[in-house]
Amino acid sequence: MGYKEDVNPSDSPREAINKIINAREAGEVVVLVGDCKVHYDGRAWSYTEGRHSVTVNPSGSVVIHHADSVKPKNWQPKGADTDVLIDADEDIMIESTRKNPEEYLSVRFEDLIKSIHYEPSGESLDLRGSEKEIHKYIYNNPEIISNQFIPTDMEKSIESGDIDIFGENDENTPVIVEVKRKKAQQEDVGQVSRYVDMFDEDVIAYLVAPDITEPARRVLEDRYEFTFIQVTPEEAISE
Amino acid sequence: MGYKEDVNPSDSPREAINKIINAREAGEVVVLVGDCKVHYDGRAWSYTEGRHSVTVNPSGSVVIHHADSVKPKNWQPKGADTDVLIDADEDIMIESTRKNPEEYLSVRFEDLIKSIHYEPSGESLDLRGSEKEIHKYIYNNPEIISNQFIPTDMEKSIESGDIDIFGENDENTPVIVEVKRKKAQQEDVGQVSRYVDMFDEDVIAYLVAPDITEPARRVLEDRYEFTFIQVTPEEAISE
DNA sequence: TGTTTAAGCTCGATG
DNA sequence: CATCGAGGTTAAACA
Repeated sequence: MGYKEDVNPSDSPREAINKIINAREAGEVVVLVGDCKVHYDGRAWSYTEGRHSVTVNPSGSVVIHHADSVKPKNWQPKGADTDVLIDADEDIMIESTRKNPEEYLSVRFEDLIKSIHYEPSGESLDLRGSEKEIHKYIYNNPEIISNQFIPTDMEKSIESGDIDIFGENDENTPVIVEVKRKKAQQEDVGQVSRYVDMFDEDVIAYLVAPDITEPARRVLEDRYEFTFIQVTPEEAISE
Repeated sequence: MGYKEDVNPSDSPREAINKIINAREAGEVVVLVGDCKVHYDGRAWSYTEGRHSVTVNPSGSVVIHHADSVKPKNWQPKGADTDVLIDADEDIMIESTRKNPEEYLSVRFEDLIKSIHYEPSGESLDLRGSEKEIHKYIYNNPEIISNQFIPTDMEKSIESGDIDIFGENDENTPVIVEVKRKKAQQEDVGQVSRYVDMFDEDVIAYLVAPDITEPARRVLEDRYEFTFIQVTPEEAISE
């Protein structure tokens, strides 16, 4: 097939680096598997030894995975300046730097077991169940909040952030509604309280979520006297 | 070498699935590359088509990457119930479910180009620059905050969270210090204000970080009258 | 097991 | 560019 030849365990380091460079020059993604030492220095610092899979993309991004973890152990985003090379000891190495923030990543393979090289390609994606869909649902069905609630703004911008849904009640008191698509936490109550603090007059505040944690509920009711309203994403999408 | 044979583009679907099952039974990590359709349903929902690399770990975790992105497009964490199989149309498929939350992931390969199979192994890791190291640094060097500051507690637990460093000044006024290892944002100012709200008496509050965003600084100084103090992780680690 | 919080969060939208 | 908020956040620490 049209793919550059992969590295196999019987390859010499020189053979391996030639195959990898060929693939990189052809614009292919290179996945290297083997035992390596990984250095990272930048916003934090780390050193790791062990068997990893290392993906080097044409854009310069690098992703290093160890078994089991969904998040990469180390990485470099696209736009990084990334080279695959062979050092004086004939070890395959990856060196990658980025700026803003300035960060450095290097991988030295003591034992490069195998590689895959392949052409990347585009994709099509569809994702549903976003928070914005819930906003629309509440805006169009304000009685979920209160029969007196008259919504006027979505994503209303104030100094300390965006109020998800803003409006007033039948006595012209401002009403703030903050929406979460998952269980509300203390942090979310804090966010509402920051919005409330921005007003000099009295406001009524609602926190809308599928559920609320017990400590969050306590702070919300006892300290701030906001109201929690249960709305699940499923209800909102079914509209 | 001792690794189960990889899939190559000339393999029939039957040959491919046999190689993959052999590797899985031997406890190896399987990395599949090809054109596939990915369905996900759970806390959210997504559908994706295109060329991806799909890693299936012995623990059941699955990680699906598309070129350039550091974050996986889809995934399943360890402990998921994951099978690699061949369907009636002789397409290689991955099916994976997890509970709590209940989530479903499937991958159907229209064109499985290649695979790598390899034995995972342990690793050793060292990471520095954590927030806790900065806490210790400030606790042991309180003059960074103020010459009047006398720290008494680290991670002092109050109703709405943990105060990073707590103490008092020379007039017995309580002092709260919140530490961030990166640029402080409005959210962080809000966190400090929540802590301050928990006290009935007057308190002095400090936000310690390497830097602060402009909106956060404005809210912090104008609205709350807290004090920002610049401390970088580098200073703290150098101790 | 559930909750809380940090993270090199990443990523996309927006001014 | 920086900032901000969402995320299937993930993952680890702790109750």
